[in-house]
Amino acid sequence: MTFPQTPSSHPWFAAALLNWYPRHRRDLPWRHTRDPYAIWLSEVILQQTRVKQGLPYYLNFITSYPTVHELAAAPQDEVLRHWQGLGYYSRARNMHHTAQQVVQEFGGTFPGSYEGLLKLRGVGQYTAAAIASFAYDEQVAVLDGNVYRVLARMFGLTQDIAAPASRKVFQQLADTLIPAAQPAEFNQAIMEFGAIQCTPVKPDCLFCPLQSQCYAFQHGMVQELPVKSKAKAARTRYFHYLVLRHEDTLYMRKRGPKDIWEGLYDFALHEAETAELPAQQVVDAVELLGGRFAANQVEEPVRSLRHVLSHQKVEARFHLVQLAEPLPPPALAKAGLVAYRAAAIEELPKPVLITNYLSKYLGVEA
DNA sequence: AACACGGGGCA
DNA sequence: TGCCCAGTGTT
Repeated sequence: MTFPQTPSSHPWFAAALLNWYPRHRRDLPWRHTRDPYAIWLSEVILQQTRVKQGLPYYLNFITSYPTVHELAAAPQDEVLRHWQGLGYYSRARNMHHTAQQVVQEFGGTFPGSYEGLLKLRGVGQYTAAAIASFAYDEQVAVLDGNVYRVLARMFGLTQDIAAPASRKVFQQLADTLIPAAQPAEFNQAIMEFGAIQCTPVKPDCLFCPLQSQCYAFQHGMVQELPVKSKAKAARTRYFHYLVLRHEDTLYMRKRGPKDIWEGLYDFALHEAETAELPAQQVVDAVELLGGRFAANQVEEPVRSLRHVLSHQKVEARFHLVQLAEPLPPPALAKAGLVAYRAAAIEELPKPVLITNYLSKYLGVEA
């Protein structure tokens, strides 16, 4: 295989993109502002997230928290609740932390440069470059999945984009391509080009203005580029939820660190090696919590839901138990459980798995 | 360098 | 149903 030489500069590339962009760009709300807060908000939401999915979340956040001050002052549960369903919840926790830092340390003003932005929690190289260019016109090239794909195809780069070591090759190329005159427009353009024209699957090469310059198209390698190693297979986990109900209340628990869904609420959980759990174990667990059954047994049928994440498959069973009386407070405290009425449960931030169970089987919405 | 961390779009 | 997407922080 032949490799193209690493270019020192390709002025035609920026020129072509900057010609394409204004005629194809989507009208998105964060493209009407230079406010670093709004841009930061949109970029954090858009990390690992498609515009169509992130847009309603952005509108909700910017309305609920018009400035960094409102976001900083909000309770964490409320922020996570707004984030519910968007996934990668560390983004929301880090965003909240950063809002408080910006208010407390910088008086509500975001750092004014790429290097300063990079120090914020949840702001890495991509997001710092995006904010610095969009808000401050700093000449720093963004490198996101779209940029990787566009550059790999256009310039025939065969490095594995999943390998961290490949980053510098792409970054160096992007750095040579970004024009001093319009860095923000260029960054927007190359990402939008990747999202609309040079898409991951079935790129629109037929009507591509860069077709004649594209290494992949000219060499019949569009399907092969970018090169990307496969992620390892997801493991399966078996969750046995103890859904303890007393009249109108359910007992729920805020999830802790070092696992999925940190900061979100679910039920008392026993993780097992198998999908099945002997009914007696459920009874034992209830009695260990000092619970007294109202009905004589776990409600049948035991409901099951499957939930797929990037690196895990969760097979969850929900063992619903009606209690004759509230659980004793000491046992509650020890198990980290808190009683919530249905109306309060709706307001808690919850994983989609739990939301699905509540709405499907207990008639609790949201 | 490898891994963990969600959820939705699409064929 | 199975494949695709790909920033940041932690280990």
